[in-house]
Amino acid sequence: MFPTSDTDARLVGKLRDRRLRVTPQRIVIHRALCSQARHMTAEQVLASVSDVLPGTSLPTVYSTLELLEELGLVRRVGAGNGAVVFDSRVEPHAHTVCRRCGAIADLEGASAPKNALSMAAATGFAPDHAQLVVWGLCSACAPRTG
Amino acid sequence: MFPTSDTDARLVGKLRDRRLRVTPQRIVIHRALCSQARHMTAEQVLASVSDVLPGTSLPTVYSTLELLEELGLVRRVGAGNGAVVFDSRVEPHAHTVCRRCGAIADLEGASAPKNALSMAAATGFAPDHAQLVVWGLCSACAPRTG
DNA sequence: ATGACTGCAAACTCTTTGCACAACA
DNA sequence: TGTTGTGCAAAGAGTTTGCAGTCAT
Repeated sequence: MFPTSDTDARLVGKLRDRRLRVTPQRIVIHRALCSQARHMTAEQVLASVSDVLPGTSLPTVYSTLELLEELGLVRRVGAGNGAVVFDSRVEPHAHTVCRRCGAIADLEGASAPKNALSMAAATGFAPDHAQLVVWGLCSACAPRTG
Repeated sequence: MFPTSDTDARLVGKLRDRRLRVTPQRIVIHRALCSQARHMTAEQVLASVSDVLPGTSLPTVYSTLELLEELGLVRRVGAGNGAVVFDSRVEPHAHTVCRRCGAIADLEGASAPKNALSMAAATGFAPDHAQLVVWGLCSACAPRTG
């Protein structure tokens, strides 16, 4: 399989560096995360991948997501309510999570996460990532609630 | 059972306001969260409570924690790795989470979470809580890793 | 050719649910 | 005394593990 985009090339490069195999599943799962609306659950990744690669299994999705996280191509985001999604935007940033519909969106302009890294470092902690989550009601859900 | 401290009085007051019953389990679980090292898992709460009230069950712990959260006396904190802890400090604040030992600590001085609330509000989102998590290695674990 | 990766099925953990007994108000 | 809350046991969801066959290198 040839890389058909920068996205693929980045993954293939990282896999080759580590002497790991370039499999269709890895390519397709990575594409799904980069091209679709990000913030996908494992189930959503499977559904998206299954269109292209029927027969792909959930354990493979999980193990591939874990691998992609190790390669620094994906981040695991805990929404706090137990829901876990995977995000191909890897730099520290902020999310809003709707308590009613569960929607997860990026919150732009919050410099907080990056600042927090240096604050944490000042306490003797060795930070490698930070994430800010804001809970509440999204603009679609807020009007219909008391 | 009489309130023996401000902590108890606050819980009892909130329960009475809602016409809910004041039970030993609720008192003891609330005390555990307020007096012990905070950031306890449900299992840790049960262990702590069992010393005082043997026979207390895990389902009761969960349902009580859910109630305390509704009453605004406790916050559920998702560490992102799947671990969930409960925190009796309820205002928005930041945590550090050690990837090696799992230790969770407060990160003081990060004004980020509060700022994020107003940023989110500006986008049409109706925020009610924010939480910042910094992952990395704590000062105890950092030295022994490459 | 050979060793890593995938798919299937089952196990595992954590949390929630249903029902009968106990206890708060 | 009448409900509400608790405890027990079992169910449920999501994720992980083990093993045999397949496929990338």
